[in-house]
Amino acid sequence: MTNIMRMSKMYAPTLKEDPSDAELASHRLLLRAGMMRKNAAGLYSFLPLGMRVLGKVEAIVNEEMDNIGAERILMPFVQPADIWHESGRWDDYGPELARMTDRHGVEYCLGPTHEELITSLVRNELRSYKQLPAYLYQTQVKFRDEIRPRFGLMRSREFMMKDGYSFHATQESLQETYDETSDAYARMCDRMGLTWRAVEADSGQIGGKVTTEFMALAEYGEAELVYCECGYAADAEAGECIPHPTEYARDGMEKISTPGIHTIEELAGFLDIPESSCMKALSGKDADGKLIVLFIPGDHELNEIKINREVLGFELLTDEEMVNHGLFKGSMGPVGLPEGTFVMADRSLKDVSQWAVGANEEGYHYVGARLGEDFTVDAWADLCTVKPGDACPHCGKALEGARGIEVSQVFQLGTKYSESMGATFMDEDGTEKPFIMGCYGVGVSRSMAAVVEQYHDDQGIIWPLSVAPAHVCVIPLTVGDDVVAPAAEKIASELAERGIEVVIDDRKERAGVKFADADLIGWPLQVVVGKRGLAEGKVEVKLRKTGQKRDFAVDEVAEALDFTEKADFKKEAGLDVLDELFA
RNA sequence: CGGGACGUGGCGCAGUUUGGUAGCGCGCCUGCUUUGGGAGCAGGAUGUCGCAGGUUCGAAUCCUGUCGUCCCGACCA
Repeated sequence: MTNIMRMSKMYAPTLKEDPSDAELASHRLLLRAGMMRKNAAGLYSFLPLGMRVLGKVEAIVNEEMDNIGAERILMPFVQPADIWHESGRWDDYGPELARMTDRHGVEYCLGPTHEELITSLVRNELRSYKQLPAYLYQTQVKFRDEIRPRFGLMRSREFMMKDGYSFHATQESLQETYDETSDAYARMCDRMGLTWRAVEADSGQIGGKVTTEFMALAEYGEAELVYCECGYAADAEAGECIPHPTEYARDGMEKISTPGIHTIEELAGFLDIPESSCMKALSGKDADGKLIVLFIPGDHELNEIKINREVLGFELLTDEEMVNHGLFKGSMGPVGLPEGTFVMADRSLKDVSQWAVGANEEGYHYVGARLGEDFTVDAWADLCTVKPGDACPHCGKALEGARGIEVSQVFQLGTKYSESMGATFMDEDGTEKPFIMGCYGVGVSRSMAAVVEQYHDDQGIIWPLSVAPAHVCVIPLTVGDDVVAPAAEKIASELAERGIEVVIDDRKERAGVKFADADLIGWPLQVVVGKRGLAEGKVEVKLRKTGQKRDFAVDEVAEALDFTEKADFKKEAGLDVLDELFA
């Protein structure tokens, strides 16, 4: 059991210089530390060190899944096209779904997710409510042909994902599993040491209504989120938006000349009023081509997801289409629109009785246009993308903004797949019903990148103990001698015997090289064994997290560093267990 | 898909404007010296300059095409 890793034997090619095509810390450092290599855009190999970390993350995920009663399986990466036709996603998923044809001309796709596969797997043999709920999961490679892969593991085309699927007879049962899984996901984040938020989200291409995303907070995260001190948090793309439009009150509607004014910014500057007092107009059409004009507060943006929820098949008009409808780009308003135009506005504007808007005439705007008198609105809806400063939907306080990395997500799918794919069971009352399903994903390789984003400094990575490729690196400053090398070996063995994961840097390298690599790779602890210290019976221990150093007696160092009794990696990331040693 | 940039030994780059047949740093190999924060000296190996055409006496350099990679954007009036 006393397995000691040896740097002299390890394939861990570190780089002294930053790779030219990496920008984010996680991307740069995982490459530099010899943990992974790029093979093509969005495709990476995991080298031994990276594989160890990935294995740690996966083990945490598997443990938490097993603990809530999910059972591990493995489904094929390549999936038959027919089941995707059944669900309708062969056409709906778009070019992200990589398709292929075998030698017989039969079509397949590379699995981007496995709702269809699991549903087809289970539908013939899960037949009775007595067998429910059922909960299966797997961890495997997924492929999504991203428009633009970037940031290393953060948005790669091939990636490691844990995907779980549950089948239920009742909504209550689904809710129970959904809640248990959410708790498990929270524990996973905690055990990896991540600072995270659970946020309200959109279900995107997976489908379903109820969904929560788990976001690791990160300055360079791809997702924007808003949160409140009351505990509310939401993905900015999906969160409820309550803007604060301000009124620019006039005595009545007045047409003013606004030469060359087209944008909200220009209009607000021209009138010397805030952007939130101007109404932004957007023209679009529904699936039948019917003209729809939208109004939103000038300081907000239209949310594509929300408008598509309100108006099926909504598309903004092209410049040409606008001209054909007699509309003026940059001067649109609710007064004097073409006959039959459907007018929709953000519900926050309901309380604004006078609007500053375009006059549907090049170079003119209206101020003080009166809602209900000068114009009417046909429908009100939540149309905007939420942003910091908007009101919290729970408590009304101003929302804070942050960026994050979506590491996992839980969905209540309902019967979307079971219905379209005919996956039913016999219920207690003797009738056939479609399964009520949930699905739950964890970005395993992305989580690894998220940890690096949160734990690094100028020198390299700083792994939390729970996911570190090894806990301690023993660094003999000389090798092949009679004093330092044996002493280092002995310490390494003593640590390993205590159940601590040890790597020994037994390469014939100079001290500086070993120190630099140890910092770069990010072992939580370094034990430096040199003849200078040994002469006094001491070795130096460095805590990577803080850079603190402390001398320990050679005979006592293994016992002193033994955190195995203190740290419980079933619950925590082991971030603080060693602090007292260096206090 | 639109815009921008870049492809030169294993890695990071210069050379391209003004064509003359390739250079620097790191790494690698050999030897000696060194050895507590990326060593020094000496010697050495490694490149059809992404690929394919073209112009020219002559192309890394100019032209055309093509492939790859990175960055920004993709309907925010």
